[in-house]
Amino acid sequence: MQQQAANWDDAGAGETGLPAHELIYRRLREMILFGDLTPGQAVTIQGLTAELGAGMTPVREAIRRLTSQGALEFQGNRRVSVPLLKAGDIDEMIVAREWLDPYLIRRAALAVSADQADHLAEIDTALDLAIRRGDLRAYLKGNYEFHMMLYALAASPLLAELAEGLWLRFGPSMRVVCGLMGTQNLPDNHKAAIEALRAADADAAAEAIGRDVRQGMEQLRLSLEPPVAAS
Amino acid sequence: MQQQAANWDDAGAGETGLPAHELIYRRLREMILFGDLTPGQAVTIQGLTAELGAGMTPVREAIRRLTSQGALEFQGNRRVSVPLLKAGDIDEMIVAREWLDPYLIRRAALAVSADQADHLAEIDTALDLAIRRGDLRAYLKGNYEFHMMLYALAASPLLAELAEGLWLRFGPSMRVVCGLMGTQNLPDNHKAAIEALRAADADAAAEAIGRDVRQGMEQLRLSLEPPVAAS
DNA sequence: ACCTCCAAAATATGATCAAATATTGGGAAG
DNA sequence: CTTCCCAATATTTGATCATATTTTGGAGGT
Repeated sequence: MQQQAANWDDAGAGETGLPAHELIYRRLREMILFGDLTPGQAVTIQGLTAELGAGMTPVREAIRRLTSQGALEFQGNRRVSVPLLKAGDIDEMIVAREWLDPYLIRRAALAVSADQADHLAEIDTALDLAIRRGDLRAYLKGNYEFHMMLYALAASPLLAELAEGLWLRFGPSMRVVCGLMGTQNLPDNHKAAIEALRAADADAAAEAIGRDVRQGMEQLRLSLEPPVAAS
Repeated sequence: MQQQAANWDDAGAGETGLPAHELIYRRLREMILFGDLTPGQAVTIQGLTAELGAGMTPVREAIRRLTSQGALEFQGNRRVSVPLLKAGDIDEMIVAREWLDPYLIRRAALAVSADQADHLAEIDTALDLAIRRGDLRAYLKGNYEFHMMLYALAASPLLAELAEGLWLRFGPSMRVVCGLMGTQNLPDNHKAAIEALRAADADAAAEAIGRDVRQGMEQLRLSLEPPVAAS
């Protein structure tokens, strides 16, 4: 897990002005969203301080934030780990996303500008490219970006936040699934969604995004179901 | 899997075994839920360490958790405060709760036992008493407890968590509203909900809780709308 | 009204203590 | 003589604190 390139302390190159705990948080968040951490993996404070080259207080705070969002799990005895999803968890996520995502895109459909639709299309093109390249991480990032932009367009910060929070929960598993299934036969409902947005057709947009959610989540569930088979 | 029975040895009277940051978190959470903190109020780390007699690290972690849940707000420059709700925020909460609460009580209606319904009725009775006494805090706690039990009965931990999270956001404002309006004319849809649960009538239960949500939230919104009036 | 300086508050570190897990060594049973 | 289990110990990891450093917001002077 050693990747840790730059020590950002010197030289004033990447000075962001953001506090360390915020940076650590964002970094950890990405690691979770895009599958650098695998489901079930233990997350230790001291391990992260070493790996990320930070003090323990910022790491600690980042971990607290993520646990309170369900991205990490308090494993009883003071240990923290990446949650292992059960079928029931996926079911609940499906219910939540099947309601939230269409609701949000309906609102987006009423407000979206041509420029914004173009930007969505750009993201989606990059996403297709990532699929063709077989670049899993780029695919995950692109897909995330696409949906986050949809959420943002809805101008419903609270509901968007709820929807975003769900991605943190299935991020690690999603990586595993796509790793197994490959990125080949990912149907694209994105194009249909973009067209619907361009036409300001809320129903069609909701329909397209509903399919997208259902297919993605269903794929997730199937990959977790088969704990049968062997004795 | 060593469950390691306790020698929780010596030294302590009210030892709970929970880490300080957890205790602080719960305490702060209650302060927010039941209106000990008012909307807009600044929350300082050092203020809390003094007030709660704790070190800063645990306080810090508790604050991070609460901000990531929307119970506190990161006021730009390192300051944290209790959020001031705007009308739009309330609108979103209404949308969210009008979907979540009925969904959850429908599930509860399928699973609730007679004993559990009795317990709900007990909570509701205590709640009525608090209203008659004009005990605002007891009312808020009772109402919270009632709804949390409904959420728990639904056996949908994830969705219940989302619903619970919303209470943290409107807790402080709710206190203000009830302080203004008084606790007198609070219609009770709770009794209707309990009866519907007893009859395993999901539709009626959803209807009752929908009314409850709508009335409560609407009251909230009305109290925040009137920033007009004066010229 | 603007600028300087100061106090208060937040950030971040490392040390220290406590708890939990991993390890290993001895003894009893086969 | 080997194997397995238990207990004592070692090591890893988490929790908390005291402290140093940096930033912010405002007071007071020009």
